[in-house]
Order: sequence, then structure tokens, then C-alpha cells
Amino acid sequence: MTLQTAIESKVRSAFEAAGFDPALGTVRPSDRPDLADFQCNGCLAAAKRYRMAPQAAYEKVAAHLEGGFETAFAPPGFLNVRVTEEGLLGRAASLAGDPRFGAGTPAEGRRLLLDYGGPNVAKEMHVGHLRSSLIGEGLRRLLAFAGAMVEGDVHLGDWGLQMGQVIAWIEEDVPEALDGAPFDMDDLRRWYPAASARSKEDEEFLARARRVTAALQAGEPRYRAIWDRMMEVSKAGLRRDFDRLGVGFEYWYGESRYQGMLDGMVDDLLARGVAEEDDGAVIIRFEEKLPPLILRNSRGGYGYGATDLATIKDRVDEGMAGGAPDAMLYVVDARQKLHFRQVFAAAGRAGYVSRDRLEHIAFGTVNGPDGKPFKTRAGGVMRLKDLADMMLEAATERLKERGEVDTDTAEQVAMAAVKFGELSHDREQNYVFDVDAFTRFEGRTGPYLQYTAVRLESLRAKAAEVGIEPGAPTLGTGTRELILALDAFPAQLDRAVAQRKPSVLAMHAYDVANRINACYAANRILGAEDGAGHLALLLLARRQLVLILGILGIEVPAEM
RNA sequence: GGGGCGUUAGCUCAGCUGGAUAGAGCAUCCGACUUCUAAUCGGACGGUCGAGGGUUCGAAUCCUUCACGCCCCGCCA
Repeated sequence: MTLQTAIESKVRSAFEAAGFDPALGTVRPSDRPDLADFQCNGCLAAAKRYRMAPQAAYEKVAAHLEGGFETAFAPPGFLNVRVTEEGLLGRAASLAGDPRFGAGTPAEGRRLLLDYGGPNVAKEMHVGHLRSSLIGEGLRRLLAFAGAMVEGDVHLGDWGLQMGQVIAWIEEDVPEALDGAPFDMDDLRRWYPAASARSKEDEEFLARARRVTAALQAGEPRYRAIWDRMMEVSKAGLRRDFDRLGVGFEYWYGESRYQGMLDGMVDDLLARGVAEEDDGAVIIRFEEKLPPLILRNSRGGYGYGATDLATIKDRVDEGMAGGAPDAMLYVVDARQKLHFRQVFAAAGRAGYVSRDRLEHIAFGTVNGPDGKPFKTRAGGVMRLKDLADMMLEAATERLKERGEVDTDTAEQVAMAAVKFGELSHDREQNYVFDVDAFTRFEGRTGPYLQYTAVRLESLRAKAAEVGIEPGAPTLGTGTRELILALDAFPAQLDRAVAQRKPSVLAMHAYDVANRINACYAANRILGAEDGAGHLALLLLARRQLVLILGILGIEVPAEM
């Protein structure tokens, strides 16, 4: 049990014993660490509800409080709690024997299917894919740690007009490829944007792309063959990018998987009166002021409304390992919010799955320093690989200042900067992608967290050399703050899980690291009388830090 | 026109759902390595919380109006 929950339980009982609503006894970390470790604001509410002075309410509650902590009244009506030194040391001792640091399993037994990544075939991944990939992977690890059974599906954009566009482009510009001439990711990287750009300005080309799309979907062998090869080349490239980020999936399904289901699904929905025809298109209407979802356009083609709905049906029917998921989580750009509301409502209406089992984990746009969606100086989007290489170069430069550069270490540092840079932001907000800020490794960054862990390991080794082994934790400058931070982990985990936000844990990790470093600076280990006790505490904190970094997908190098 | 999100320190962002003196990082300035990794630590500077009105003991937080910005709105995904 954490200090916070233990104290809260006592405070609530005291409120009850005093004749007040126990719900008023909510305890939280204090806003004023100079005055208290925890605070309860319930006396203010009690004063109002039971018509008495806040201090009188406090006196009544305090009369029933005892054990392990000191309380004080502070105007206008705060109940301040200070943990005793014995209480702190006791908590440190109990944490030392707990690999999970008191963390519960708020997602225990839940079977969750996570849809994230979502790259398009034939198109290289760029910085825009970072958010979905890293938030998705972070959530997967977070939820798994919280006791859930989680599986991920990359949900490739491998079908539809975009594919027709590229094939139409190939047919015209590099017809030999259609006849079997080899091509690679670099070729695809040129073709896709060219095809996409041309579709916007050349109506005739767009019309042709539509015909190609229809033919591909109808199974035209030559188109199908080149599509297969594009998939092969593309997936290999995507795997490289995902591997480098440490992002993995159980399923590499794509939109193409559901194509065979669409006719039957739409017919069924029409027959059951869930869907209806309108202007030649098939749509689902909603009672709420929600625009209808288009399943099939007037030309008989299917868009992603139909595909996404079929995906849900398939995930319920085929499920994950061991059956249907309890919930499906979509880590997708916030701009798709309306679309998912429609699709989720449609899934509910169709009877595939109830809406409360579908969640859109929306995230904001990555903007450039100008406040508009991020573009490179050249005006294009930055490739994921280019970003990673740029980070690697920056990390290598930094490591050079210390001596020999280990390539793996440089890569770990670079990825830590990328991941923490992403995961420390609230996913729901847009954020500014600033190259200079990203390649800085000081302050609230991934490398700072790694550095904190690395120097402690170094310290442990040096201490061992001179015969200092971690002993029973002792208190010193900054140790109170450190133990309180470690104690807060279970609550932060609960919050991160409830809000589906790895960023909550990222912030907590920084908090822990910050306090570790303060202790490190203030308390000498080697040659100090209580060195063994402080070392124990630092290493305990390091263990929690490394645990959280693991959840965030950040590795800790041996040296840096 | 309808809807969503946002506006907090020079910059980038927190602020645990109504509480104390609104907090970090970066930037700037001042300190701290002959002894454990200075990618660090300590301190200073810096804010009419977009504007007005309201709700109440109390508002960055809730309601409302307005301004500005980004985004979405039946046959692209």
C-alpha cells in the first residue's frame, strides 16, 4: 500500500468517525512541499456542508487521526500531512522488496486489440507516423504491465485509390515494372508522391487511376501481380523502420484483407435496414446530429468507411489469440475523430460490437515551428529514417566529446531522445516539432533519463570496488522527496492507464530522475559514513526509473 | 453555416478535473567538479493564465459571450 492510499484510508475513516462524508477525505500530494507531503481539502467542503468553521471541522477529524504521520491545520482549511521519518524508511524498505513498486493491475484480464502505426504501402514512413507508432507501442507496454492481454495490428493502408494511382503511374512511366522489372523502396518513394500530385492536377489521370483501382479490386492479374510485389518491397521497408523504433505488431493486416467481406456486409446491412441507398450511394444514417457514414459510393466503390466497419466485424469474429477482444483501441490522428464516431456508431447499430468497446485514442498534429503541419526546409515531409539518422549523428557527436563512440550506444541515445520527445507530450495536444530542441540532450529529455541511470550503475560498480554494498536506506538531503516520488508510481500508473496516456508515466519518470539527481548531488556515497544507506536508496530509485523507461520503450546503455 | 480542439513566462509545455505563493524544460544571468559521469546540481530573472461577464468563501480550472488560431463536415484515405 502506498503512503498516499494508507493516509487517505485513515483520513477518510476519520472523516466518517467525525460524522462527515468519508468522500471528503480524499488525499493527494501536497502543492506545498515546504509545508506538507500530502494534503486533504475536505475540511473546506465539510465546513460548508455542515455549517461550521473549517478549523472546527479539522479539529473533529484530527481527533480521530493517528499513526505514522503528523497532521496540521493551515488556513483557510487545509489538512496537511507530514510523513514521519520512520514512515518514509518503512516505505523505502517495503519498496525494496517489490519489483512492481506497489503498482496494481488496473487492466487485469482485459483483452485489448491495439490499432496503431497505420502506414501506407508504397509510401515511406515519415515523422507523422511517429506519434501513432510510439504512442501505440507505449500503450501496448503500459497496458500489458497493467495486466492486460494486448495485441497490435498495424492496419496497413494497402488498398483503395492510392494504390490505383501508383499503379496507373507505373503503367505510364515505368511499364517495364509491370512486366516484372525489379524496383525497390527508393523507386516507390518517388512514384507515390508523383502519382499523388498528378492526380490532383490531372483529371484524366485521376479517372484512369480510378479505373485501375477498380480493375485491381476486380482481380486483374497484372495489377494484382505488381500490387503483390509492391506489398513485399514496402513491408520490408516498413519493418526496418518499425524495428529501429522497437515497435512491433502481432498482425500485419491491411485494408485489403477486408475487401472480400464488403459486398456481403453491405448487402446484409441493406437487408436488415441498417443501411440505405441514397443518391446511388449506400449510407448509414444516425439519429444524432451525426452525418451519415458512406459505405459504398455511387460508382459502386468502397471507401474506408466500409473497410473500417468490416475491420471491426472481422476483429470481433476472428478476434485475437483466444477470442474476441474486450475492446479495440485506435491510435489515430485526431482529425479522424468524426470518422470514428461514425464508424463506431455504425458498428453499434449493425450489432457487431457495443460502442463502449471501441476507443479512438486521438492524437494531435505535429507542427513545425511556424505552427503549421511539419515540413522540412525543402518543403517535404521528413522521412522517419532521415530523422533517425539525424538523431544518431547528433548522439554520436555528443558521445565523441567523452571518447570512444559505441554505435549501439549512440543509437540507443538517439532513440531515447526521439521516444521521450514524443511520449512526454500530451497526445491530445498538437505539438511543435523543433529539430534543434529534439537534438538537445539536456534537461527534460530521454538522454537525461538514461544518463541518470547510467551514472548510478557506474557509481554502484565503483562503490563495490571499495567494499560499499547497498545497505538499509538512510535519509539525507532530498531523500524525502525521492521516496515520495517513488511512492507516487502506482497512482501515476493508474492515471496513465485510465487516460490511455504514456505521457503521464513519462512525466513521472522525469520527476523520479530529477529527484535522484538532486540526491546524487547532495549526498556523497564513496567515503561517506551513511554511503551504503544512500546508495541503497539511489539504486532503489534507479530500478523504478529503469522499469518505467522499459514501459516507454527506452533502453539504458551501459555507459554514455 | 454546423461541429471539434486550442490560447498559461521570451520559446516549448505541465497544472492530477474548484483550493495555499500558477509549475517545469529551454534561453539569459549567478554559483557548484584536485574526491562517485557537470548530458548534472543549486539559485536568480521572467506570467493582468486570450478578453469581458457570471456561478461562490475561493476560478487557469465550471457556465456564457466575444476575439484569434488550427482542424473536421455523404461519395479520397
